[in-house]
Amino acid sequence: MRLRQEERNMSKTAQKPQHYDFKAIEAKWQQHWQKEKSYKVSENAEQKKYYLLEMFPYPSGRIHMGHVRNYSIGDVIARYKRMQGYNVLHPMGWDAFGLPAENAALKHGVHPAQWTYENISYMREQLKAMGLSYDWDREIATCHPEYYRWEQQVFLQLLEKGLVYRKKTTVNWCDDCATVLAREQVIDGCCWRCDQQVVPKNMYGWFLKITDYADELLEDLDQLNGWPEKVVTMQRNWIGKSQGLACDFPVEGDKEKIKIFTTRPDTIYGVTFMSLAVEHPLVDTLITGTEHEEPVRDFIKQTLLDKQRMAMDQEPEKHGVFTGKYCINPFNGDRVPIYVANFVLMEYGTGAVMAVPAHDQRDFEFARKYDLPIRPVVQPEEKLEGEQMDSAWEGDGVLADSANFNGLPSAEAKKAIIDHAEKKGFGQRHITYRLRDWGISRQRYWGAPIPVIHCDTCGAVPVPNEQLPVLLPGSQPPYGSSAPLHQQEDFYTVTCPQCGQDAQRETDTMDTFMESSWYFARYTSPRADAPLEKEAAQYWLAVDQYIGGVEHAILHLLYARFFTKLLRDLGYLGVDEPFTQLLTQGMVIKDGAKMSKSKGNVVDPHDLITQYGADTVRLFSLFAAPPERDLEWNAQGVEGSFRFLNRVYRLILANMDCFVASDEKKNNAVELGKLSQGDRQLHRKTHQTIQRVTESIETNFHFNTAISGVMELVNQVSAATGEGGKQPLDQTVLREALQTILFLLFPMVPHFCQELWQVTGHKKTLDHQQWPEYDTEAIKEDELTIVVQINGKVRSRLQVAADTDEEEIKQAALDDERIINFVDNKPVKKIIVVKGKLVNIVV
RNA sequence: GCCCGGAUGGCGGAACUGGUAGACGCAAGGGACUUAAAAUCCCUCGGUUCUUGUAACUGUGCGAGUUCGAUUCUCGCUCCGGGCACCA
Repeated sequence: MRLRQEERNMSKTAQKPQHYDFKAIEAKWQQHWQKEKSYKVSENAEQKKYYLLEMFPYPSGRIHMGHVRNYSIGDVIARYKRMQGYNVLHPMGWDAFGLPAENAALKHGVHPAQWTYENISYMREQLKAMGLSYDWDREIATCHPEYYRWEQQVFLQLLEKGLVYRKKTTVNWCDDCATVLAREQVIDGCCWRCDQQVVPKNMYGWFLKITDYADELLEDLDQLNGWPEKVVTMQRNWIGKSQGLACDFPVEGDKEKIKIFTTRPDTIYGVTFMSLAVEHPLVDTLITGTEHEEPVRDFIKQTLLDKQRMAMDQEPEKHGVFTGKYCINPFNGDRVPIYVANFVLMEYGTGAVMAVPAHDQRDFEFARKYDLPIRPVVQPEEKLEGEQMDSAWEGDGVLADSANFNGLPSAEAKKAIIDHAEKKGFGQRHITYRLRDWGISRQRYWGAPIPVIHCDTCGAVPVPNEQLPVLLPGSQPPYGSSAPLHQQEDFYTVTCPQCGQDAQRETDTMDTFMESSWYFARYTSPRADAPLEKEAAQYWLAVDQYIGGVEHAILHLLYARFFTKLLRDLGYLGVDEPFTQLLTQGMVIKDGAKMSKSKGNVVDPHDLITQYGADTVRLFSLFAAPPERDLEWNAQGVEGSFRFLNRVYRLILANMDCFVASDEKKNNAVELGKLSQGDRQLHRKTHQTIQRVTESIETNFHFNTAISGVMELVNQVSAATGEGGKQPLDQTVLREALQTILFLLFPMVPHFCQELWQVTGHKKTLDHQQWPEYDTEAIKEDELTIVVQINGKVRSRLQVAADTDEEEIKQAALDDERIINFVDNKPVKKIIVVKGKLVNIVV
């Protein structure tokens, strides 16, 4: 392989170039686009807008294949929509806060800012080298004070509205990153970033009340028809709404009550014990000073240890211990023994579960283990007997042994039982979510400072607006400037804005997901002297098409939806949902595995662009697979795409005459009736290709089939103009075909097509051309192939004129020599004729 | 365990609403051009069988079913990928 390349390079210098000069062409047009600011846009009420956005990158140093794919897909859509006359907003920027910058600072002694901005400059050039049609005037970097100061302002507004609060809780702590993680950032018990095991830790932190929006976030999922079902489902499950009964079980001989939540109030007469989480606050008072104290404490200690040690993917065996106390089932007055159990979660519901072993599998296992009664109260068709059951019945049924509720079906019983509890005052209708409030405090340096000052007398005081932004220290990199903020005395030593006494600045920074939660809105007015300019936001939002990896299905996309609603309620924007249409693209893989340094299978886009040019790389990444699927990188396939472009290049140059010979204005003034057979065929293929490409893009962005369509057209033009010596083609038809090829390919390989467009004598750029439309008359075939089947098997094919009627086709099929042979005088039972397609003869 | 996807030639992938399976590309083989190579162009290319044909049979993960006809619809499996997971 290597040898072959060297050989080619040698011969290249010796003889005339064997490929088009992509280097010169791409540089030329990139400069042109930059100089002309070809893709700069502004609000224009006259024109329909289209906001296209790809997820912005983290400036890690260089772009990778995932970026190439993501941005190639986006650019095709942007350019396509532009040709259709839309005012297209297509911005780019940098998700620039984050841990790698801090690590680099420690390792190389550069300030994170310097490291980040250098990476940005380099990667910006790489993106430009791909010929992506961004409005670079709108570029933003989230680490820039002009970005994060507005985030700080929004934070303070949310604080004022009571949507931000501080609390001490058990947080997920990653030792390696030395920071707190949100629940969503913990994957299988490990840090999403470094894979280190997460440990619980008690500390203060700032939280955003996303749970206040849980219902809306859930309900508005129904609006998201343009999102993959999969992502919607993932979000729905993540929010995890359940409805049921919240109910108090008084502790026997005590004034304490145990609060429980259940989605199955219909089973409440089947309660035979109560399970508490080991962390439940009541446990202490229940056991202190009793004979059960010691065993229970031992159990709790052991369970907490196990929890930490246990691999998260394994379900530990159910254990528990009796507390010696009883509570009372308020419905029937039963004495219910209280246990502490290892499978009850403090984080969900109330940390206490009414146990109904007959109708809950976990309770069932627990009951069998500790010999507790099993009392079925919801009877399916086949009657259950407690002693004989070998698993819980979790389905619906009819109530039994449930006092006044006997005979009611589950669904009705649920309502009736809740009503009863509400009337009697020991319980009420209740909704619980799996979703937790979003902890946004990070103990990091390279993030947006949380704009709060802690004062001994005034408490947590917001930084006054006129003092924003709270800047990160060390815009020049002095020694040690990359240390977290709590190690930087001159940063945190301040006076209280309210009372003027000595106070301390908050040293936590915000989770970087904060920045990516609203950047799409900031793009609409990136230099505004406010978080957003309302008119601009009004005009451009929502994002019409958003493109990115499915790995952000929960984290980023949920937070962005949440922020949209926050900004709406603060009066900045007028939409409920940020992204109308979502495309989640697959990964780029090599040899069946994700590209990674450790696997040594990384392909660097930079090398490829140097070797083949950006257009080839773009073309291949669009051609090799439909966008939503994983893309297997194949070096030989890239070669194939390169060959194709060269073929088109030669084809156009070889047929330059038709551009001169035919009048541009008369372009499509082709009279179908007057065309020769060959001209008619090419004309038809041209229009069929327009239809195919347009529909591929419109329905599902399947550029792979769009490209193969154009390839077919190229093949047909080659065959018609080649040395095969076909009759000379009508110059207008030929010109139309070649022009169509350039139009259809332009969004995918823009430099290439633009160059040829100019070479063939056009002054206006392709950016300003209309996307072609197909002529419904021209695409009609005048001859069709009809398949003739006998008992569903293809036995012959007929060529017939398109307007042949069914009777004639049927007769022709029966008269066909091969068919006569096959039918062999057997009685014909039935003949099915499908118009324009086939005849099936059943014998 | 539960919920989503997916499985088609040597490979990436096509196939509208149930109607010609394998478009397009890659790889492979053969040929033309060339002193030679590169580049380019042409031909062949799912499998099996033979009587080498406009041939027969077979073939879309496996097994049933519906239908004149199933890659496509239904049911039951297998494998692969992704998500969630003691959620009361």
